[in-house]
Amino acid sequence: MNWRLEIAVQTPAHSALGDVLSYTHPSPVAPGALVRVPLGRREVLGVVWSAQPAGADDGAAALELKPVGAVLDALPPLGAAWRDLVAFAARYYQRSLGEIALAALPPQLRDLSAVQLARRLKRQAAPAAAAASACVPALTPEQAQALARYETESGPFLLFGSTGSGKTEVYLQAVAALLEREPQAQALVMVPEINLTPQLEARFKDRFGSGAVVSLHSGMTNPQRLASWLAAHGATARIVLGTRMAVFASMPALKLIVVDEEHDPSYKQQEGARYSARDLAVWRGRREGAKVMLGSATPSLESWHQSRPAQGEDGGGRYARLAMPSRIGTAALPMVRLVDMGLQPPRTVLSAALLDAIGQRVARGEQSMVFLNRRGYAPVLACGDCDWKSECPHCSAFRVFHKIDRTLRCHHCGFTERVPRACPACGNPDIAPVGRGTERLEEHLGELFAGVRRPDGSPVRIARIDADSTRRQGALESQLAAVHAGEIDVLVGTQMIAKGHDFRRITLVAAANPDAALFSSDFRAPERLFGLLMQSAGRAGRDAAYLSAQGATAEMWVQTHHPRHPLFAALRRHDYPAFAQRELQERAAAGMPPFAFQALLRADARTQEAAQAFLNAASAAAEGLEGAQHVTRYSAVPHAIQRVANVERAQLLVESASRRALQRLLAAWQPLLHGLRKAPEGKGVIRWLVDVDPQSI
DNA sequence: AGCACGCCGACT
DNA sequence: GTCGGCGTGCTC
Repeated sequence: MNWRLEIAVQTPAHSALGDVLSYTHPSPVAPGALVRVPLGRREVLGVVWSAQPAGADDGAAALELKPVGAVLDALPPLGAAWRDLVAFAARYYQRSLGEIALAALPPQLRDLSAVQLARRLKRQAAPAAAAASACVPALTPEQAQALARYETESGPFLLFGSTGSGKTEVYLQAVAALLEREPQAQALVMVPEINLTPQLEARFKDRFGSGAVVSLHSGMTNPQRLASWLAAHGATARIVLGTRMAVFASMPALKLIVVDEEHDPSYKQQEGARYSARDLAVWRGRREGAKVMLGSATPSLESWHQSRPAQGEDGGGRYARLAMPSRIGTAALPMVRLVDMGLQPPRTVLSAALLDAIGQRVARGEQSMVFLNRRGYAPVLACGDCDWKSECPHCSAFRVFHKIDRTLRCHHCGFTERVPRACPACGNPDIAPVGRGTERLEEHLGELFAGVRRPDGSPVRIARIDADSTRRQGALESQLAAVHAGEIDVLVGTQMIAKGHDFRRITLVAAANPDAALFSSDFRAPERLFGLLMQSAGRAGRDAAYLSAQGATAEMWVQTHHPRHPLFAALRRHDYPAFAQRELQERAAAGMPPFAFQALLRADARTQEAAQAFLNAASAAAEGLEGAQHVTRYSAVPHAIQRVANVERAQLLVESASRRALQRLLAAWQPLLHGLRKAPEGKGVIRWLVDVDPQSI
C-alpha cells in the first residue's frame, strides 16, 4: 500500500503554496522524521508532518504526487512538542510552517544525504565528560529566597535582580538542582547576544563539566552548529546555551528555560520570520511543562506588567516576580550625576566636570567608560557655503564620515565613497564634519588628555569599541581582554560596551548624549534608554573589594539638556519600579502595549505612493474580515527610514486590545494580501511582510 | 526563495 | 550569430 505524507519544506511566506506539500511513500513515516524530497528541479530537506494511507479521500486531488526521495531514518524524529512550537510560531507570526521548521534546523542538515547523516551520527559518540567543579558559592538571602520560590511555584518567573545581584548564580543553581533531581532533564539558557555566550559558557562548563554543555548561535561554523544541535536532540547535552535561535532547539527532555536579559530587543528577530524568542520561550515552557525564568534588572514593560502582584480587583499578572534588589558584597550602586548641558558653554561635548572626574581616575589608575550611540567620526559632513550635506544617493539618510579611512559610508545600504576634497555641489573646499561619533570622541579625548599622566607617569591609554573596531574576527575579544587586563584607561564605545561585560576596574561610566531617545517618535525609546543607562551604570564598580581598596566610589554620569526629566529622576534612585509605573500609566492612558497588541503591515516598492497604495488597499480589503471590528487600522505612513538602497518603504499599523481578535484578522488577511499583490494595487510592490508585536514602529 | 523560461542589447 | 540582463511564473 502507498502512503501519502504531508511534508513541511522551505516555502517562502510569499508563495501561494500551502503549508505542507504532499508526497507518496511505500511505507508510513513517523511525523517529525526528516526526509529529502524533490521540489521543482532540486531536492530539498523536509519534515514529515503527517502520514495517511493513500487513496482514501484524495479522489479530488488530481495532482500527481512525487515520491519521497529518502528518509533520514538514522535520526530520531522531531518530537510532537517541537512540532507544536513550530506550528504555533508559524501561525502566530504569519509565516509558512516550512519556513519556520527549516530555519529551526541546523543549516548543514540541508546538505547531508541519508548516508552522510548516518555516518555523522555514528561519529557523534558520547562526549568526554570533563570534571565539574564542586566550588559552589554560598547564596545571599535574596538569592536563596528567589530559588526557594522558584522550586515551589510553577512560574513563569520574572527574576528582577539589579545588576550585580547574582542572577547568573540563581540560574546556575536552578539548573544544578534540576539536573540532580532528574537525571534525564535538559535546560535551555538564552542570552541576547553572541558576544555574551563565551563568558556564560565558561561559567556553565566550569560548574557542570564541558561534556554537559553545548552552545547554539549564528557565530558558530555549520559543523559546530550541527554537532551542538545533534547533542541537544539526542539529549546527550544536558544544557544548551544560545541566542534567540536556540529557542527552537530540539530538546526532548526540556524542563527549564532561562531567558537572561529578557528585555533585550535582540530577542526579536528582525528579518525573515519576526519571532520573539522570549515570548516563544514562555509558550514553549507551558506546552512542554518546563519552568521558565526570565531575568532582568530592567524588565520589559510587558513582562513587568505581566508579573504585577494582585491588588484589589486586579488579580495580578501570570508571572511570579522574584526580586533581588541588592548588589552582592558591599558595593553600592553607583552614584548618578546629571550634567545640565544647558548650563555648559555652547557646543560642549564633554563637560569640564566630567573631564575632571575622568582625569582624576586616570591619575589614580582607575578605568572610565564613555558611551555614545553613534559610530564613525561624524554623522554628517556639510558644506560651509551651500546647503550640501553628505546624503546617501540611495537612501533617505546621511552618510557617516569615517575619518580613519577618509570615507563617507551609508550605514543602511553600505554605499561607500572617499571623502570629496571639495563640496560636490559648489566646489567650496571648506566641508566640515557636523556632530560627533565615537571616532571623533576618541580623538577629542586623546587631545584633552594628552598631558594627563597615569600613576606610573606613562601617558593615558584610550581605546574605542564599536562595530567598526570589532569588524575583524576575534577583535572584540582581544579588545575586551585589554580592558580587563587594565591596559586601557578610558574606553569609548557604542552601546556594545554597555551590555553584560564584567569590567572589574571601571569606576566611572558616562553617557555623552542620550537625549534623542527622550523625544523619539518610537514610544519604546524611553524604555530602551532607561534599560541602557541602568545597565551601563551596572558596569561601574562591580568589584566591591577593588573599590574599597582604592577608596573609590563608582559614578554614572549623564549629560543631558533635560536634567529634570522624570526618567533621570528614577535613574538617580536606581528605581526601575518607579520608572515602570509612570511609563505603564502613560501606556495605559494611550492604549499602547502592553495594554494593546500591535502588528505592522510593511511594504517595499519602487515608489512611496505604490507602497502606500498597496497598504491602504489592504486595509480597505480587511474591512469586514473576522476580528476586524475589534482592530484599529491606521493609515499607511512612510517607514522611519523611508528609502533604503533605492527601495521605498511604508508601513501600516494595526492595533487591538484583544490579541485574539488581532490574530484572527491577520490570519484572514493573509490570503487577501497574496491576491492584492497580483492586483493593480500591488503594482510596483517589491515585497510585503507582517511584523507581529513589532519592537519599534 | 531558488530556479527555470523568455525575450532584447554588446561582444567573440 | 551567442552570452547574459533581470521580468514572470512555478514548485506536491
